[in-house]
This record gives sequence, structure tokens and C-alpha cells, in this order.
Amino acid sequence: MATRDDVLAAAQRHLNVDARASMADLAGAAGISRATLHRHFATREDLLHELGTRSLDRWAASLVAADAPGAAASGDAVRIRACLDDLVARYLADSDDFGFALTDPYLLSAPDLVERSDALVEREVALYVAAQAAGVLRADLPPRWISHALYGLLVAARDALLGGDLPRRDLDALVLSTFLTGAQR
Amino acid sequence: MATRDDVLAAAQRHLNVDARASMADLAGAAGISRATLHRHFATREDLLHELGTRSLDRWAASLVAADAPGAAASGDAVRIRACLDDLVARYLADSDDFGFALTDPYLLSAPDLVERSDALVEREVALYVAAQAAGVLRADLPPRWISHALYGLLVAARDALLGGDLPRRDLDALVLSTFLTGAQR
DNA sequence: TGGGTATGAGACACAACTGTCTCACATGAG
DNA sequence: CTCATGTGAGACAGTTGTGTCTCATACCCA
Repeated sequence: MATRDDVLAAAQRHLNVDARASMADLAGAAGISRATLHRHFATREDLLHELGTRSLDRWAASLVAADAPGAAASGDAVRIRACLDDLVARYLADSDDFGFALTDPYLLSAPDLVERSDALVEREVALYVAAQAAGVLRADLPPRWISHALYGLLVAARDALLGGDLPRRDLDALVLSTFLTGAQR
Repeated sequence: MATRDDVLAAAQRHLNVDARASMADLAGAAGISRATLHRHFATREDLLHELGTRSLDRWAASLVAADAPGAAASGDAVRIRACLDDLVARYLADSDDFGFALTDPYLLSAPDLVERSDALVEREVALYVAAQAAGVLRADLPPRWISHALYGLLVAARDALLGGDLPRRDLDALVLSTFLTGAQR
């Protein structure tokens, strides 16, 4: 018998492949009937919202696991740099599971999710500000842009993976290296 | 009286704000009735497809305007570098108009558009390969990844602009600089 | 074995959107 | 003025997906 978590996981996986999947599609992906899916999640919005919340949970957890607040507060360049490396790898792992959430139109328009997302950006930006102060990141880039840029590279990585252009194992190094030093020789 | 092009332009503008707009929404945005919109475009797919085609036209035109094939063939580092600068600025201008097309689920799943898009990526990749050979871009990055990365930065720029985090005038420099040299100090 | 629980299949009403059609009206050209 | 053309308003049917409900059944546990 499929648990609520099993269903969420299946929906997640399927949405990463087909962002416009219907409830019938998601039920099929979970190997259950549509009726049973509705027993778990009354509405499609409920399901999406739950996935959105979990994706934000993961984002928040990654910030904590990489100790972004600690690194930012320390002001230590080496520590901040290690934190950035760690963060990129964690974000990539998160987007393996929640990649669809990066660009899902519903999630991007749900007010409470957007609000929480903004709050997380704020915490991430604090790290970038500290990184700039410590000389780890360029001080001439708006920290919010740095956040957007890393987000964009995650979208790029997701699409490269989906398009079969790159093996997963290369992504960590590519994203980090592109993020930090760009594409120029 | 609104021409077909006026209608397309209005739809484009509105889709950049609300990617899930209905035909009624788009008619309203164009200041015409839904019936008239259907006189211009029999189906929603027709409209989307036309916009998708035009966005690919613009992409192709930008590659030509920046003389990517010429620069690639020349093998001249200075010329290739200038071409890249030009290309980034043009892509950003294109995404002012066609930003929604970057992540629109329908456009990304329409087989003929995807096919044409792949062909354009191919031509873009040729430029990156030449840039790597000329020592302009890092040779250790897969050229396809470079293409994805720039695409990701365009998404980032669009979102930063939409979120009001950055003024339009700063985008060219930020995207180019981040693309080329990254965020690291 | 019997009873409670979860499920699948399917019917059903409903909502939103789509695409078509008609008709009345405005406007501009001749 | 008159006619042709384009338009808006609205009715209409069709489609798709949603959410609810019922009922038979399978399964697990006592």
C-alpha cells in the first residue's frame, strides 16, 4: 500500500519529466487510482502545494546543512568558500528531486510559497554579502543577482541533464566552476 | 483596428507576465474580443506556435546579426570575443520580448519547435567550439554546457527583472560578466 | 472465519476553457 | 448614402480535467 510519501515521491518524479501532468497522470505514475490519489490530496493544489513546501524545506535545510548562517557570521574567507562549494552541491542534489519546482508556473505564483521563497533568498543573500566582504565573491555584483545567477545555472543543469547533454556526475563541478569563474579562459 | 502583429505583440507582452493566460486573457490584453482573437488564430496552439516560431526567428537572427558563423569560421580570438559580447546583448534584448518562451511548457514540448531549437543550439555550439579553440572560452567545459549555462543566465536575468531586483540597464553587463568570469573575486 | 480498512473502477456533476457561430453595429471607402 | 468589411457581444456545444461519490473487492489483523 502506497503511503502519502510514496505518492508524493512518484508525483515529484513524474512532474520532473512532465510539468503539466494531470491528476490522472500522477495517479498512474504512483500506481494508484485517481480516487485514491484524491483521498491523499483533496485537490491538485494541495498536492502541488505540499511538494512546493517540501522543496522549500529542502532549500532551507541545505542552507542550514551547509551552515550558511555560520559561515556568513564568521566572515572567514576559507569557510565561506567551503560553504559555497557545499551549497552548490546540495542545491544540485535538491534539484534532482525538485527540479520541476524551479520553473513551475503554479508554485511561482502561489503567494505563501513565494513569500517563503523570498525569505530564503534573503538568507542566501546574507551569505553572498559576507562572501563579498570577505573577498570571496566579487563585490561589484548585486548579491541578489548572484542568487538569481546561481538559480539560473541550476535550471541550466536540470535541462542539460534532462536533454541528455551531460552526465549527472559532471554537474557539480561544472555548475560550481561556471558559477565561480565563468566560461572565459 | 488591431493587426495580426499587434495582437501577437500584446499576447507576447501578457504572456511574459502571466504564462498561463487563457485566450480570453490574451484577447483582453490585446483590447479585442475573444471572437476576433479566434479570427486571427484558430486555436491557442496556433497562437503559441506562431510566437514560438518568432522567438526562434529572433534567436536565429541574433546569431546572424552577431555574425556567429563568421566569427567561428575566422578563428580570430578578438572577433570571437566581440561576437560573444554582441550575442549576449542581443539575447537579452530578445528575452525582453520573448522571455516567457524560455520556460513555457508548451513551447518546450512542441516537437517541431524543439527540433528547430536544437538546430540553433548546434550553430551556437559551433561558436563555442571555435571560441575554445581560439582560447577565448575555457576548453574544459563541454560546449553544450556553455550553451545551457548562458540560457540559464537569461532565465535568471528575466526573473531578476520581473522581480524588480535589477534595473534593465544593468543586465547586459551583469550577464556578460557573470557568464565570462563568474562570481568569484 | 469475520470484520474493518484501503483500494480500484467507474459514474457523476461541475468548472474552466476552447472553438464555432450568429447577429447587430460601427466605420470607412466609393 | 450605401455597401462591404471587420468587430463585439453573446450563445452554444464540445473537451478536458477536477472533485465527489458509490460499490464491489482485496487484504490484513484479530
